[in-house]
Amino acid sequence: MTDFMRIGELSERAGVTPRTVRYYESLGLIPRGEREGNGQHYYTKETLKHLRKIDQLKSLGLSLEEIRDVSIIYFNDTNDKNVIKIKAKHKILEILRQHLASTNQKMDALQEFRNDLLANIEYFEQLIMDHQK
Amino acid sequence: MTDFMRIGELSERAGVTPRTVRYYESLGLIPRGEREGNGQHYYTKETLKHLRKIDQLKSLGLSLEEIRDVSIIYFNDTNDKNVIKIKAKHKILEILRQHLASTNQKMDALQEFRNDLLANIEYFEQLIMDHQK
DNA sequence: CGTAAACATTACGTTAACGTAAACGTAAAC
DNA sequence: GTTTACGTTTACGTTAACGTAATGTTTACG
Repeated sequence: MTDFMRIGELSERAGVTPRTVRYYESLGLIPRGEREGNGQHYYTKETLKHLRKIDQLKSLGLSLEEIRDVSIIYFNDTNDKNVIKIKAKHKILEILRQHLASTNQKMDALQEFRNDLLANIEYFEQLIMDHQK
Repeated sequence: MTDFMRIGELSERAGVTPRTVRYYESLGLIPRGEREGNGQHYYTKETLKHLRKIDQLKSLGLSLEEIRDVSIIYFNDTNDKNVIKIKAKHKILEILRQHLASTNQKMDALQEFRNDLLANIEYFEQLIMDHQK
């Protein structure tokens, strides 16, 4: 198991371009791949997971900035969390709660949208059936 | 009940700017407000509903183009639908099914995200409690 | 009836999230 | 051991979804 990969493999397996990987690095969304003396950067499967999670959250309509808000959930381990100061913890909690609220709203809206889709799919299926006989 | 309003009232009640209304008109996302001889446009409550629905779908991560895809659900009445040709009906059905599939995926992802949020909110609440005693 | 507030139209500006090209070093394959 | 593919850095380009400013017209108000 070759646990290290270069940016080409990483980006391909994540379904993004190298440019996107570098862009996310520049935003601090993912850790910078370590270099080995030469100029090249090497990444692990962890980074791959991060990229996939980012893609998922993006599909939910979160901006990269919002993803950075909640990235503490996915991209910091427990050790790091203990280092966070008490004031920051309150701030984080507040942000998480805000995201929870908007997530709840989105779930409701999505449910409604899904019902609308289902109803209309049925409706158009019927229209086509009627046309065929 | 003054059923007609101008762009100022419409946009304010929809929580958008006049610019946004005109932009959506230019994309064919909402019907152009009718004019009364003079230059001004008048809108109905229907258009207000459309704007609110668009806003909701946008919050779900749909682009304006995707919203136009599914706008037949909200913005065409049954009469109009009967005018659509059979070939177009198949096309619409295909698009609706694609949106259903991605909506299902989003629901799952959203559910997962919500759980992550909840777990972390609990976790940070605990951290703060520990700190207080 | 004059004047301020609202509307219309046109056009250039802005931001997020990358794309793309250039110019150069590195690695892989033959 | 040299082509050929891959990586790095820098910088300008692009698209969606509007913002904003300018200029002229229309409406509302005292």
